[in-house]
Amino acid sequence: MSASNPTVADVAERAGVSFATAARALGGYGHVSAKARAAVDAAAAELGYRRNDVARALASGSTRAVGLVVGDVENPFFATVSRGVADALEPAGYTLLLANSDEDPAREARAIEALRTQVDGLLVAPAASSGATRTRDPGKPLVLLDRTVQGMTVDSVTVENAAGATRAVEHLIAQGHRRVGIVTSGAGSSSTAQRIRGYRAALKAAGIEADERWVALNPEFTAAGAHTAALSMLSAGRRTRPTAVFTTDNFMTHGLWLAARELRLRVPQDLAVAAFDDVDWLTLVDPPVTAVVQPVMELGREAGRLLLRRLAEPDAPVRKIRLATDLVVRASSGA
Amino acid sequence: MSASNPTVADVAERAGVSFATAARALGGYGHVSAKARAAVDAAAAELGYRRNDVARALASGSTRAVGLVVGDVENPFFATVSRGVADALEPAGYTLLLANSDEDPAREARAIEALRTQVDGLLVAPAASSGATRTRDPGKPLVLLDRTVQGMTVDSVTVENAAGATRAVEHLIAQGHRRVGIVTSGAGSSSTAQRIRGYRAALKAAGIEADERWVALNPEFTAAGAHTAALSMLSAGRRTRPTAVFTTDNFMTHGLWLAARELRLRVPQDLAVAAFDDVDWLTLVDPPVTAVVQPVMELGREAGRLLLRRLAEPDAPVRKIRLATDLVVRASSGA
DNA sequence: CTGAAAGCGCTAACAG
DNA sequence: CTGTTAGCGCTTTCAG
Repeated sequence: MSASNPTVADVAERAGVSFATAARALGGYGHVSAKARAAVDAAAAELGYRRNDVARALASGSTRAVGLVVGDVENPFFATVSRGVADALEPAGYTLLLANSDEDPAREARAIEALRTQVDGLLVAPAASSGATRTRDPGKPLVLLDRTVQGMTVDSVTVENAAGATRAVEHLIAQGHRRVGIVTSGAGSSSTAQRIRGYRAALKAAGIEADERWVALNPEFTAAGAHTAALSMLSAGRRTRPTAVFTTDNFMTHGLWLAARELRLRVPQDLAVAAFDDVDWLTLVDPPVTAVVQPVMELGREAGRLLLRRLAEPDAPVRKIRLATDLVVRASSGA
Repeated sequence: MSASNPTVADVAERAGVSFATAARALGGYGHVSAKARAAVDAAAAELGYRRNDVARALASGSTRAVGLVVGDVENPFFATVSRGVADALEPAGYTLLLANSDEDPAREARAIEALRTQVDGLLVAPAASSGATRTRDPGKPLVLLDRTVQGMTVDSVTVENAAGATRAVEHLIAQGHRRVGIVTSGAGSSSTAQRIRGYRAALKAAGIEADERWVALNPEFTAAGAHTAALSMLSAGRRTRPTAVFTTDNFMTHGLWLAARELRLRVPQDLAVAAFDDVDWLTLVDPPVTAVVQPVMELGREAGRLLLRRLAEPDAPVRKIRLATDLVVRASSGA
């Protein structure tokens, strides 16, 4: 840390060229003769010049950074999504700013507010799909990720939640189950709401009347909450409790697994299981768990690409991409 | 989007005060009379003024953001660390910029270079502990996280890797095992190197001569690589292959688990297992896995706090915090 | 307590 | 191809 960092002016002086020429060579824009460029490069190297991105952002109006607001990076789903987003953005020279909303609309709003001027665009997985606190327009290009918001017509990338859920539940029904339960978080997010809808649709299509005692609802996205809710649902009498269960995300699956073990229910004999969202451990446990797999990495990449395109063409028509899911049948569902 | 965002000048005009007064009220610094403040606040609200953080950063020399460079956010360890860092920084008004190095020193260098001017300080989990490509000084406050770098005297937060590893291996030996193997990634990172050292120390203390056939080394931090390496190590004859294995991180544990199942080795009867780094699924599999648990969230929080302190007192003495680990014995080790 | 004015380091016209 | 010169929107002296 000798004197503070050299600036374009310092480099220009040392290279014996004008400020503008040095700026152009350093910034990589406009025309510069090979000779001048060489002189500038040499001077920059000697001085250890490193561009100040903050100044560049202020002058150019572009920060070359994008913000990502997720519910919780600790959720393996969002961890993989972030990775996908980073993969799409990095080659284009963008930096990723990350924030957690903790699935709380108020925190989400604060995160967006804090990021908005520091980025060229935002990617957000909205915590709530409707209501007074729903995601506000940050006044910059915005891409909704994994979930949508009622009444917002913006670019989005989601998966076929309802169809995936329906398929999983149909599969359970096809194994002979009638009392098919569900372990789910609150329906605040659009994706969870759709998965619940898909579950109900499958029951209805099979002529099964839904029973509220088959739904284990826990307000949060936590395994602990799911554990408790599942425990109470499965503690009902042998004759009434579900013989098969569908879970709406990996935390719910975790909680259910804990509950089933605690109650000494054998899977799939006493309880068949099918989960939404495939995570590593589903193939590590015994028996391995049947799951609706989502193209998670691709979801992140696609969202990143969508934002990149929007940044390039602000007036392009709104695109809503929906990715297909797949059902991977494993032993837990008894097939 | 009507006209572009209102600036301090717009607010000042509307409020009928000078530019400087409006700037002070809006920026929250200097003295402003209650009356002037009220006028400014009202004008700001009417106009929908939102501060431009980029301009503020350029003028003030502080971005109120910090960068975090991790090996891979998809690693649950780093996901939790990020969460801890965010928890420590957010209350102080800092934003988190995240980058993955993919455990590659060259990418790490690029990430640091890309972030350096956009942040007030950096937190990095260095990919390499030594060598030509080792972490360079970004010229800003830097805190090393989880791992250290030879010859760099900077703030750092790590865990007791060697001691934790030794304790796990001693535990395995105490169950009567002599041929204790290890599944590990390359020793590029200081933490892995220390865990390997801890393993060797335990063998030595027990008077066991280390055998290279007991080490399954895979270059990368991936479960797939660990799987292959573990498979080959465990495929040796009954008489020579390890009867117990220690894994150096959660990806290694994952790979080993896959290999053991594939070879139909019963745990702990045919193979006792003790892992470094406790992750969710270790208690979901059968049998649950004995593990060295690290205070991961605390590691992130502590690192965040350390950076905050350094930012406040640039000349404070260098602090190296080392957090204790704990061994949680479960069924996989046969105790 | 308030006002005027000088930058922060860079990009981007605009002339030459 | 090169140089000059305004700003970007804010913080921060320095006077008043």
